[in-house]
This record gives sequence, C-alpha cells and structure tokens, in this order.
Amino acid sequence: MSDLFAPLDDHPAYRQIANLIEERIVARVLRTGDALPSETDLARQFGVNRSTIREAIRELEIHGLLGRGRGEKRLRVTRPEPGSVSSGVSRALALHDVTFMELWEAMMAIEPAAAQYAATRRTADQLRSITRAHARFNREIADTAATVSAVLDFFTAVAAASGNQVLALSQAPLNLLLEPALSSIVDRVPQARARIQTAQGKIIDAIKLNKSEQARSWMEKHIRDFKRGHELETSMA
Amino acid sequence: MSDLFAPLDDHPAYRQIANLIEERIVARVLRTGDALPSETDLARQFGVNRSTIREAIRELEIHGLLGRGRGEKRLRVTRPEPGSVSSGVSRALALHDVTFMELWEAMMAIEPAAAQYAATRRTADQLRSITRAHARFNREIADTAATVSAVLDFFTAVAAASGNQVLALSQAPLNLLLEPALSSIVDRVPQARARIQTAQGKIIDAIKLNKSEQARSWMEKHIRDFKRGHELETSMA
DNA sequence: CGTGGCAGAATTGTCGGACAGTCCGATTAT
DNA sequence: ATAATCGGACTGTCCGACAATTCTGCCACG
Repeated sequence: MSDLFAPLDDHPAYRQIANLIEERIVARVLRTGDALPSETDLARQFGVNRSTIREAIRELEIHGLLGRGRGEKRLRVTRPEPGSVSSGVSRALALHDVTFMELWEAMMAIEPAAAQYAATRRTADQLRSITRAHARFNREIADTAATVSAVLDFFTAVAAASGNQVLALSQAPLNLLLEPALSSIVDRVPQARARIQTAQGKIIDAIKLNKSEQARSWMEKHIRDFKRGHELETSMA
Repeated sequence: MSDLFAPLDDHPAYRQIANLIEERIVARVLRTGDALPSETDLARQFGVNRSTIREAIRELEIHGLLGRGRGEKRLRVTRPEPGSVSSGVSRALALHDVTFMELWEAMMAIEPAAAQYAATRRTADQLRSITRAHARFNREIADTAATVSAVLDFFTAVAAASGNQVLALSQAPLNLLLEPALSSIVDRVPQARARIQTAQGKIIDAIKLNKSEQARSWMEKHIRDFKRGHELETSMA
C-alpha cells in the first residue's frame, strides 16, 4: 500500500507562512476581530520579504479568514461566511459539468432535512426572514431574475433557520448552481410559479406551527416539483 | 430593500486580473490541462508587474483552478478536486464551533442518500475502493488513527460511488470535521469497532447487490450509531 | 468637555529590477 | 537509440521605491 519513500513536496515559503498564520487563527490565538500586524511587521517577524508575506495573506484572505471592512486598510481576522466559501464550491462544481439530476439529488437530501429542523428550532426572527422571502416571491411575478432570487433566498432562509451551520453551509453552494436551471424553468413553464407559491406557503405554515414532519414532506414535494419542471422545460426546448 | 447608493468597492488590480483569468477558465477558453503562459508573459499581456500577477495567480491556485503536477514548474489549468475545496469548508465550519449534533444531522442527510445512489450506480472499480477501505479498517485494529482514517475513506469511497459530484463534494468536508470526534469514540467506546465493522459489511453487501433501499437504511443505522457512540463517549469523559 | 480639523506617520498597492535554483528542450556523445 | 550535457526559461524570493490612502495624536475652537 505505502511506498518506502513518499514524494517530497517542498512547500514554498508563502505557503508555510500561510499555514502558520492559519494555525494561530484556528487556535484562537488571533481572535476574530483582531487586527493583523502590518505586512512590514510580519515580514520582519518571519524574516522574509514583504512580497512573500503578501502572497501568504492573499491565501488567507481568499479563504475568508482575513478580511477588511470597506474602506479599511488593515486586515483583521474574520470568520468565513457561507457566501465566501460556497462560491468556491459551486465554481468547482460548475467546472465539473454538474448535471441537473446531480444537483437535484443533493437538494433532495439536504433541503428537506433543513426544513425539518427549521420547524423545531426556528426563532421568530428566522421565521420572519422566510416569510419575507416568500412575500418577495409573491410580489415579483413579472421579473424572472427577481423571482428566482426570491426562491433562492427562501432556501437560504430555511437553511439558516435550521440552526445547523453544517447544513446551511452545504446548502449555500446549491443555490448558485440552481439559479440558471431555475431561471429557465420559471421562464418557460407557466404553472411553475403557482406551484412554488403553494409549496412555499405550506412549508411556512408547517415551520410556523413547529410541525417538523410536515415541513419535511412539503419540502420534499417542493423539490420534486423542480424535477418535473425541469423535465417539462427540456421537453419543450 | 436596495439602497440608493451601493458601497463602491475598488477592486485592486490583482483581483481584477484573477477574475479575468477565471472567466477564461470557466468559459473553457483555457481548457483543462492547458499550460498557462509564464508569469512574465502574463505581466506583459496585462501590462502590470509580475508581483501583481503572482498575487492574482495565487488566488486561482488556491481555488484549485490552477495547479501543477509534482515537480512541475509551469502552472496548468486543472479542475478543482473535492479535497481542495472541502478543506476550506471544514476550516470555516471549525471556526464556527460546529457541534457534534450539527455535524451528525448533516451526515444523516447526506450519507444515506450517497449510499442509496451508490447501490444503483457504482462501477466495479468504485466497489473495489469501498471494500478496500473496509479491509483496511479490519486490518488496522490496533492503531486508532489508522482506524479512523479507514472509516473516513469508506465514506469518501461511498460518496464517490454515488456517481453524484454534488453529493461527493458536500460529503468531503464532513470527514474532516468527523475525524476528531470519531477518534475519541473509537478510543473510548470499546464496542465501536465491532459495530462499525458490521455496518460497513452490511452496506457493502447492499451496494454489491444493487439493493439501494437496504444500502440507505444500513447507512442510516450506521450513522445513528455514531450518535450513540458519541453519547457514550461524552458520558464517560 | 466634546468636536472638528490637520500634519505627519503608517500602511497598502504597485512597480522596477535582480539572482539563485530548478526544470525543459535541444544538442551532442556513447 | 539512449544517455549525458548545456543553455535558456521560469519560478521563488529578495531589495528598494513611490503614490495614494488611512490612522493617529495633537491642537484649536465652539
């Protein structure tokens, strides 16, 4: 199984430094909100050139571990938000030519679970977020883009209300993948809007009344509908 | 909903360049396997300094869109693999203090689905990967770390066999989060090994015989066991 | 006492150039 | 044809520099 010699990979300095800083952040030595030392200072501490430091921080910045408020110069330690991570995942998936079926299967696994937990754990505030997305969906009947965006917001709000960060973070990338497919469906399948509206309403009712089983099963129906919509849409292409 | 003025964010040059190159990659102008022009050349084309180019490339390299084979100098376009993306996700989750219950709920959503699809779609090769992980688990009864790693490999192999890249990519980060918790369980709950062994065996049988419902339900049992194990383990801490 | 404004220090983004180590390709030797 | 060799190309790292912007301490003023 294992060879006698492993291929040695020499990590360039900027990668090592990135890892070192990351360690400190994950170990909470550098806590969220703390400002990072200046690039010059870091260069001195690590005994490398500022250019090298810059390449290292770029890595952490991209991972969302470092960031800065708008118009702020110094970097500070931040906690990566779902959005910053999910874009990376969905770009990866896009490049792998994900099919609608793959996406759909994943949604069938994740969204109903999220709805179920949302029904038992949602706060009043989270419920409001969900209804707000639903209201926006009802309002934006004309504009396809706005409609789609409201649907995605609905999913995001439900996932957030599940009180489960892992589910929320797993759900986030699905949205970005769903967007183009959903646009076509909404555009070309007339009955789609009405069905989405009904389903969202039922899901909200269940979540409001803490009926987890109902929330789950309505979300399942809702997602199933997407498959039907997609089949209709492709058949009329 | 939308303010009158959006906060304008000036994109630094290295970010713009990164986006430009990324566009070309996503649009398949630069295709997988193609070698990227040299840094000097890119600097000339974009009319910026090589340092700037380097910071831009770093971004794409981290996202897994660029990479180089071992001991290769030139960068080439690559497709991001689950591993490269998942580490980012799980780091994000780790920083958010994910609880075992959150992780467990997500596993309950994803792993049974993966097992189910694996049972209907696995190739002979993928089945071999799964059995190999199982065999390694059986062999490594002494070393906790090796045992845990074999369990994680089992999950990875099943997810890969599901033939669904979205599920596979959603599953990957869970492994990294599971590792520490599973180590404790394996270390301190004596019956854990036996139960894992049984469950893996049943799952493999079901996948081998293309019995998707059985694969799903055994995977569910398997994951449920983790919760029991975790409860036992914490109660004896 | 709080507020606003200002000069100077600090910091980032970008630039130019430089050099050692290593990889690649072509040429030459076996 | 295969193996050794050599020069060019490229990356990783360093140095030094400068404009633009932000931060900070200080001072005047209401």
